[in-house]
Amino acid sequence: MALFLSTFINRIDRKGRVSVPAPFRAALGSQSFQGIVAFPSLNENYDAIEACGIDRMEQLSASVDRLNPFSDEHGDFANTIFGDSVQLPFDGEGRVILPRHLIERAKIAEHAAFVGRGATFQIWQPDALQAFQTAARQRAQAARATLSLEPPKGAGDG
Amino acid sequence: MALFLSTFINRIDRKGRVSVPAPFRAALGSQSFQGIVAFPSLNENYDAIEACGIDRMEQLSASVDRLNPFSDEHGDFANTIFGDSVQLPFDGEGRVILPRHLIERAKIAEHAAFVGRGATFQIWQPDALQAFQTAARQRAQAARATLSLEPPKGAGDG
DNA sequence: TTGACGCCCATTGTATCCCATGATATCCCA
DNA sequence: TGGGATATCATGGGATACAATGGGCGTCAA
Repeated sequence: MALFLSTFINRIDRKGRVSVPAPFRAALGSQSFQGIVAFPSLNENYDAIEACGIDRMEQLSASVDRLNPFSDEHGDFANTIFGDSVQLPFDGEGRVILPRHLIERAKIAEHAAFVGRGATFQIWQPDALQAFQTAARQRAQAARATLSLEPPKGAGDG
Repeated sequence: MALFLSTFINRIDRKGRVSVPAPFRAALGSQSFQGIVAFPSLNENYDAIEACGIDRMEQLSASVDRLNPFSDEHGDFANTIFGDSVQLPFDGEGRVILPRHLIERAKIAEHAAFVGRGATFQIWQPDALQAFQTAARQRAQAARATLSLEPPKGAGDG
């Protein structure tokens, strides 16, 4: 599974292209689809773009498929997750074109900030990201005492 | 298995032809039948057209077959799903002709919206789709906390 | 005969490919 | 360990291919 770490700020050129950070491309490895999948965040507190590789979407599809395919629950999730997502292929230089509706929703202009989140990553308007990170850090500090990390699994599984 | 992502709005010409989005055609790959299968949605809350590749119908057939072949349930599913579905072959440019009864049921006029739903996709009248997507997104957000999607399997599969 | 459908070709806008450049980071060797 | 050579990365722009769309025409069937 891919592991996305760190934050990168890249420029969007006038054709709408942005370089996906090289470490992120490396993390995606040689998946069936060479590119990323992007969709608006389900979190109502901010308007970032969520992104991951195609293999994650395939897992998600398999999971959703296990619900009754004709149920409302299935429908809502299928439409929201898959209908609002886009496949963005890499060009030869590892760039993608972010579609207009995602750009506008995230209020992105000249620069885009790529934030690693482990198995996925997000794309933000850089100032909005900084503000969010500051607030998130404060909340994390306040909650520090109450947090408990999951104990490590048996040493074998890697 | 095919993976249908994103939403595309295409025009219906006066011969009744619509382009199936190129990514969807790619997702269908080289199946035994070059085209799509369409049938009216079973959901009573809206009037979209459900669609998929022929292999999905074969899978569905196998699923339905596992029900008692002489039960009412089997009969109802078989009649509804398979009886009301149509095979729509691609023309040389990847277009299909949506039959009149499906068009009318979905209230489609000039434009048709193709929404990916993972293993399947739907065809909507664009405004109706937008309204539904907004509502579905709100329901999905509300259910987000309570929903337990299958967590991704370990690193082994990929 | 007439309408519908399949097959073919033309057009247009967009995005993809390909090459070039500068800056930074990495490597190699003394 | 320091400094120059080299590779990698982000970025920019022109040429090209492809997707969506529109229309013509022949064939088949009612």
